[in-house]
Parts: sequence; structure tokens; C-alpha cells
Amino acid sequence: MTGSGKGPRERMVFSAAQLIRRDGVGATGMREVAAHARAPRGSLQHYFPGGKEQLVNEAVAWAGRYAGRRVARFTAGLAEPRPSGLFAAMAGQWIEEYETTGSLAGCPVAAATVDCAASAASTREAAAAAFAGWRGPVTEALTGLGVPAARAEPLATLMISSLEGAIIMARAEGGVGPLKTVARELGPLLDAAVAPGHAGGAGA
Amino acid sequence: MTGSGKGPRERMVFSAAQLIRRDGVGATGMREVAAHARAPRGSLQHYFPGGKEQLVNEAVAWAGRYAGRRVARFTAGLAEPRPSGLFAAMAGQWIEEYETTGSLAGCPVAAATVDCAASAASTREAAAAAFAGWRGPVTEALTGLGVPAARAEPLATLMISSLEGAIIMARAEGGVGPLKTVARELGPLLDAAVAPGHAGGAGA
DNA sequence: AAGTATGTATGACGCCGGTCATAGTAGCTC
DNA sequence: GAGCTACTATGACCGGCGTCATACATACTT
Repeated sequence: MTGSGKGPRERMVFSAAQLIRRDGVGATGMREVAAHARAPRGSLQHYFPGGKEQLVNEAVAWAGRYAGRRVARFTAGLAEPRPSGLFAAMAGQWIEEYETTGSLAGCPVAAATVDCAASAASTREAAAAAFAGWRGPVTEALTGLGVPAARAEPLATLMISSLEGAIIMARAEGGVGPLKTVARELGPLLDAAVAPGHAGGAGA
Repeated sequence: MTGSGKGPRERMVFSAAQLIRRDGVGATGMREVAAHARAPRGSLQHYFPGGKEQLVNEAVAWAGRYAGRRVARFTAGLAEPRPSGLFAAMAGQWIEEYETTGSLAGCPVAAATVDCAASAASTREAAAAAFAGWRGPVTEALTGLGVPAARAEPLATLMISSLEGAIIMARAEGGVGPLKTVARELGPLLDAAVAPGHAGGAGA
């Protein structure tokens, strides 16, 4: 997650995502993105002729892909292959970040939605695509964990919704309480959706 | 919800909440708020000497009180007194708004959190207070509906989180799908938390 | 060596934001 | 009717924003 390896273009997209995550779209300036990415300011108009809107959209898309990949990795590394474990891992990523950095930034996709859904159609669509690219792997993971196909996608939507909402409440409260609460409360409910007779993980 | 009755001060707070809800804090201008409230621009510095931050904080507080009162009214008017009914009513308010107005604004508390949590401590606290003032009535309602005291507050947190997240996803997708999905999936899980033997509503 | 993409570097422009300063206008008391 | 308070009304200021225009440096082609 250093983001300083690749080319300047990627770094700028990455930096944009980070800054949007923390301050929202409106309060994130183009110059600021370039500075944060240690990229030349002139490269902005070179790589993103579509201006800020394009940059924001790419940052959102990047975040969506990142979240999707992350889910796949979580699923592969679950100690106890149950839906609750996946959800705990998703929430745990945010808890861990808070406890590491001491402060909690939000989700760039949510920020872009809040700030742009009503004003920039392309950004709204980028956010929708990002959510779809996140929900997909979650849905697959759930089916792989034994959730009936018909319920996998709705439950994936519920998981992502709860997580997004908990992130916001956690930021407001200045603590990870809501994230832990949501993980604790929703987990068992998700496990209950596993088809009976499915070969669970370690315990039961 | 007309908001044009009371004095100019209240109207401005209300207008601020509405505009923030739609465009986010950053994209909402002070002049715009005054114009929307049909209030004189000079009144801004008169009523809100603390500037934009104060106005935003009051808008957030207003939204929190509104949400809390709303929950109390939902609870009183439930056809089937079950947790799922309350949650459906909460989500239904948003669905209805979308189907009435044709577009979906967000929650002002969420918007303020996303845009200000990292930059304005007072706004972050206002948002936390607003969430608390929303969660309180939900918690009470759940206990009144038969949810054991120990689980009422965590489940209230889960409900609000899911709703907030679903609102964001719905805005991104440009449709109420996520709201309906979340209501459908979470409702039964909430009902299952009702203490056994509790005198439920109509059916079971 | 000339030429041409590709990327970098700045400076300027216009705009709109929040805020300040300063008047002006009721409505009320004494 | 003088004086005070509450509110309204503007205009100006300064700063930051996104964007544009333009010039410069590479690096690869032919």
C-alpha cells in the first residue's frame, strides 16, 4: 500500500483516493494530489485531460478493484471458513488501520458518492461500478462458503452496507466501536444462512 | 417538512441540512444556503457568528433530532410491532422519498462526517451526538418490541449502519434496490432477536 | 542530425468561496 | 424623539480552486 513504486500516473490516482478518503472530494485539490504523489503538477493535465472528474472517477475505480481483490484474499486466508469470518476480516481491516494510524479515514467510494452523486453523473456511475466490483467477490465468497446462491448477493449487499455505515459511525465517534459491534452482531446472522449440511470449517 | 414556516434562523439551518444532504458540505456555499432559505445574507453572520462550521454543526444536530423523533413516531404507528417493521419503516422513508422526488439525497449526518471528520473536530462531535440521538430512540423501540436490553443497542447500531450504507449504495446505483434488499434481509434477523415468549404483534 | 511523441514545468486567468467591515432599517423603551 | 437593540443589506477582500497556455526537457525514430 505504499503506492510510491509505480509510475506517476498510478501514484496520482492512488493519492487522490487517499485524500478523498480523508477529506472528501470537495476539499481535495488537484495541486494537493500532485504534491502528495510527488508528481509534477504538469502531469495532471497530461494524464487526466478530463480534469478533476476523471481523476476522481479513476480513484473510485481503483478503490473498487482494490476492495474486490482484498475480499478474494480474505476468503483464501480464512482460518474458519464461515461468512462471519469473512465479514470480521473486512471490518478488521478498518479496525486495524485505526489502531495503527490512530485516525480513521473513510471509504473513497462512499465519499465520492456523497459528494458527487447529485452533481456528476459519471462519478455516480463510477461509484456504482466500484460497488458492483466489490459485491461480486463477496457474493462469490459467500456461495463458496455454503450460502445458497439466491441469498448470496443480497447478503453481500447487506454486508457492504453495514460496513460502510459502520465506518461512518466510527469516524463520527472517533473509535472503532461501531465496526466491532456490527461485526459481532451481523456475523452469526450470516452464518445462519449457510445451507444446512454444508461442510463448515474447524469447529462445528 | 416544508421548513418555510418558522423564523429565518431555523429556515437556514433546515436549508443547510437539505443542501448538505444533496451536495456535501464542501459544495454547499453559505450564500447558497441563505438563498435557498429565502433569508437575507446578512443574517448569516448575525445568527451564525461561528461561520460555516457552526451552521453545519447545527444542521447536523437538527438532522439528528429529526431522525430521533421520526423513529419514535414510526414505533408508535407500526402495524405489526416487530423490529423488522420498524426497520422497514426507516428504510421505507427513504424509498418513498426517492419515488416521490425522483432522486435520492443522502443523510446530512453522513455527509458531514465524510467531509469534516478529519478536519473539523466540532463537526465530528456534532455528528457523533446526532448518531447517538438517533440510536437512542431505536434502542428504546427495540426493547419495547421485546428485544433483550443487552442486545438492543448493538442491534440499533447495526440497523443505522446498514441503513446509512444502503443509502449510499442506492445513491450510487441510482435506485432503491439496496434499501429494499437490506430491509428484506435484515428484518427477519432482527425479529429473531425478540425474546422468546414475547407477546408479538399480529401473526406469530 | 532532424523530428516527433511523451512527459515536465510554470505562470496566469477567471471564478467563487467564506469572512470582514460598514451601513442602513425596524421596533421598542424611557 | 432619542437611544438602544435586533436584524438586514452590501460591498470589498483575500485566498484557493480548476483550468488553460506555453515553454522546456527528454528519448526514441528514421
